[in-house]
Amino acid sequence: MPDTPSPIIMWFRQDLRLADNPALLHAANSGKPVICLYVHDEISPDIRPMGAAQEWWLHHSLVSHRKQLGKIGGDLILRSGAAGDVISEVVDTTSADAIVWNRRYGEGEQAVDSAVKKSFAKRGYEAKSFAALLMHEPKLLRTGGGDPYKVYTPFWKKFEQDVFPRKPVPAPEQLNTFDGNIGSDSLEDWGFLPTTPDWATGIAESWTPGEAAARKAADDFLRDDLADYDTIRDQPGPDRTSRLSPHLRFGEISPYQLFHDAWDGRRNAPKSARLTWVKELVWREFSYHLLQEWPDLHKSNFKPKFDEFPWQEDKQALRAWQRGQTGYPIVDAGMRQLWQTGWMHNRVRMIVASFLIKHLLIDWRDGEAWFWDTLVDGDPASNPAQWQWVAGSGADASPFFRIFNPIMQSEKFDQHGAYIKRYVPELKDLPNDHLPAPWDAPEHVLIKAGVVLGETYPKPIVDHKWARERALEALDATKG
DNA sequence: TTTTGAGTTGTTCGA
DNA sequence: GTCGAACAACTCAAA
Repeated sequence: MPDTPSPIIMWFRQDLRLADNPALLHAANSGKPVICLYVHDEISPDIRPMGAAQEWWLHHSLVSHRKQLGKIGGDLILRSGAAGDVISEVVDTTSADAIVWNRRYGEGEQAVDSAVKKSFAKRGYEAKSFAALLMHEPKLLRTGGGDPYKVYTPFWKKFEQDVFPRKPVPAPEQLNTFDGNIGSDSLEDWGFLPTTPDWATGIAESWTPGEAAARKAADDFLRDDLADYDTIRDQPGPDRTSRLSPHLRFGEISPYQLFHDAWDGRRNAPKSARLTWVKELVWREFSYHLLQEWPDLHKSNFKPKFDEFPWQEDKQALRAWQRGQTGYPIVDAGMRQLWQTGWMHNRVRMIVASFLIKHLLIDWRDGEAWFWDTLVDGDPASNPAQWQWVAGSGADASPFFRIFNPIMQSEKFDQHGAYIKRYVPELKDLPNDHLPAPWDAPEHVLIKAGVVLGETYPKPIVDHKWARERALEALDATKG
């Protein structure tokens, strides 16, 4: 009687896809029965619990992923607990003697992974990891002096020079699934979906999680929007950004796929547009590079001088910002888009972040935490890196005197008011030229538009000029 | 070691 | 309306 080979565990994490999944391909080609496993681990130390919007996405992404796996004969086992313990238990009950995964780069996550690797090595089992989340391996790109980069441009130059993203690998055609009995948690029991109130209806209308939807979103973007990406991506009204961030966040599509699809696959698009797009992908790499070197990126100022910054405790103002009730239409539109759809256009992210930090003097960590909880694309690296960039406390940060003027930004990037009208409907009858600053509109114009400031729409919670001067003064604390 | 040039996304002011 | 300079000084990365 021939021996049945021991199974191999394919441990899914931020790579919920079949295509360009080198760990999965390795498992599929190993000749062993494959156990596809996802572990929900918020117990191991230094792992940041996901925000609510991310949980919503993850729920649907897992449903979709299980379905995709089913098409090639696979299944998806769900478990929760400390990942190290869960895996040893699966090993004990199935006699698995190998495990594969695609690498991840958080502090706690890496500690878990290396512990698993060690315990496998101790038993003489195979534990193999692959690069798939990032196009570069953090800690490899270093300055001439051997230090990690703190400035994007030299990082980019080094990346361009040293990194040649491999071609995507194909999806396995068939999985030889382990047919022993392994218990799986019920996804519903993980409680990732809101019940009362169900705040996710707007999110569900805006997004389709899963690999197939990610592929379609990428194809649509590359076909329709890449060619003038470098000029039009800044306008939140037409919103012709890629909108791929949540798909990338959960690994429903890989940066390798996106890089090659754009760079080789869309040669007809102008080089400048393709380059801008690739540079955005490399910003993501840069953020992970920072996270790897400074694991408490979301907790500590990258520039320690900002520890002296006189942040204001202002619960009421924070709440007005979160709810989209600041009285600055472009800010409120952004915050409401976030709340309703789980996502915000990047230009507007900068405007609302600058407003919270510089107009309200509220700690960037409060803004980062709100984004983390409400964004479907909340990314452990990009989110804190960008918040610190706006605050001026971060790597390669915006200079302190760069304070966004929400009125001017609105005029410049939402010229026809399409974005504001979409998310701040109580102003929809105002003439376009009064949308950026309704408080400056003549009384009869407001009346005609049915706007009563302080009643149908808030008066501005701070005066721009005054707030700007206050911020510049406060920033003196970070000097010297 | 020292020097040099540069640094994602802006705003304001005065000519 | 449009243009250029000033905004302040610092840190980074490479020569």
